[in-house]
Amino acid sequence: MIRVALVDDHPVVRAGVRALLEGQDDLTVVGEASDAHSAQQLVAALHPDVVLMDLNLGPGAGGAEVTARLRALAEPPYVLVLTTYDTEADIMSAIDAGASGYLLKDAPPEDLFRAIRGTARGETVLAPAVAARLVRRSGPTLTEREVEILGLLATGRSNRDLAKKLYVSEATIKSHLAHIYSKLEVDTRAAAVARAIEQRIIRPVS
Amino acid sequence: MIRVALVDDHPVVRAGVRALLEGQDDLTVVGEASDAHSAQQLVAALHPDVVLMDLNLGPGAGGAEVTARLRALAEPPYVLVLTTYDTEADIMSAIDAGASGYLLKDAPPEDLFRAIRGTARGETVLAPAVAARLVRRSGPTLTEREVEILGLLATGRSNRDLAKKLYVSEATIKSHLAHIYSKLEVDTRAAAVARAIEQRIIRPVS
DNA sequence: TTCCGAATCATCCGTTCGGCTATGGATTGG
DNA sequence: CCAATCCATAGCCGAACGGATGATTCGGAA
Repeated sequence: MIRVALVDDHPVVRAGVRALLEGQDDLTVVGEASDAHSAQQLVAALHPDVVLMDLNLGPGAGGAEVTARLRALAEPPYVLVLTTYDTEADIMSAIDAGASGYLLKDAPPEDLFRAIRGTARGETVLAPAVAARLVRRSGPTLTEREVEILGLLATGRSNRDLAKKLYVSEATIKSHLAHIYSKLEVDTRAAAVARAIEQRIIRPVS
Repeated sequence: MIRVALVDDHPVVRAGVRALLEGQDDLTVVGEASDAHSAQQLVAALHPDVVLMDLNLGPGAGGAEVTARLRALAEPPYVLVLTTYDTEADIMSAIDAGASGYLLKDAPPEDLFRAIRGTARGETVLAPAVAARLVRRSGPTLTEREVEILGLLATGRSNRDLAKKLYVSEATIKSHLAHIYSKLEVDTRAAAVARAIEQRIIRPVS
């Protein structure tokens, strides 16, 4: 019997996963949490085999940090990320925080079951859409600094503002922008922002 | 007994709502649909009292159109929109497509139950967050054209491109932009895009 | 150790943008 | 019918932007 814990701030989703898992006789939900803090208590108390983790836990700590902390426990559970909309950075940070898999919430139930069982066996499971995104990222890879600048770009700041904010000269900003443009194959800041959002490099909402 | 139909493309959400409603003895789920087409067949066949409608039905027809078509039936069901992320335009179009209410998916189950019961009685139910957004929209109201231009702005096009695309002169574009800037209280196109996305005037993903 | 990428800074130059001000036609609603 | 609103257009001007090019420093990989 695979013991599963749910961490998600949407009651509807929790109820849905629970209902779906109840139909599988080798899977059982041993507990639910809706925020970062109670998630840790839950796991420490119940030692589930697999934690289904949403990355958007509303305000407060993100799912990636929680994942890292859970994986740092004495008997760490496998963590399977189950989410909807996330940036590339989110995915990567979740994975190298120790997540064993990444599923999208619109996945059919069978995929979910398969993923949980695979995760419980220690396998790494990625949703096809996610895997594809990680693979096709073969081409342009933005540096950390460039992503940072993109994020600020999306707030509509001018080059001068960016320079002040990052304590560098305007020339440096323009240099970074030129690199960003060439990597994203655009030639204006607005287009860069749009591309970055579309490709999940940055998130739209602050 | 209030007969409810679910329209949502996420199996997890459907299962969740179904599980939650099963705990209420005056509510019953009579059917589910995951796309626009089957939603109409479902409603025509089962005549539910209330339809819980997601607005993001993946590719294809949006929930607003489906709502309009359901409301145009002989014995139209009440439609309660249950969704997560939507633009102002989405909300408005859903409402004047005949939706009786608008709930966010992270609402606690009790709110969901209350909303369904109220809707079944013909009441109009708005999530506090939604209502607030509609109310505080007292200040700047963008015209249709302005929203259209904002949408194109978010694709990173230049004024000249916009002019060509809309078959107007560049002067006209600049005029619209000036109006947009003043209404959104920004002074660059990138900032306008960011604001528009943040305020749910346009959606980030194409 | 050599080489490369990232980050920083710089200058020049043409293009675009944004602010300002103003006008006219069309539609809608008191 | 007249006011209001939306849409469209125009010119001017300074500021900001984007392209091209090149240089330096620093750290890690080969």
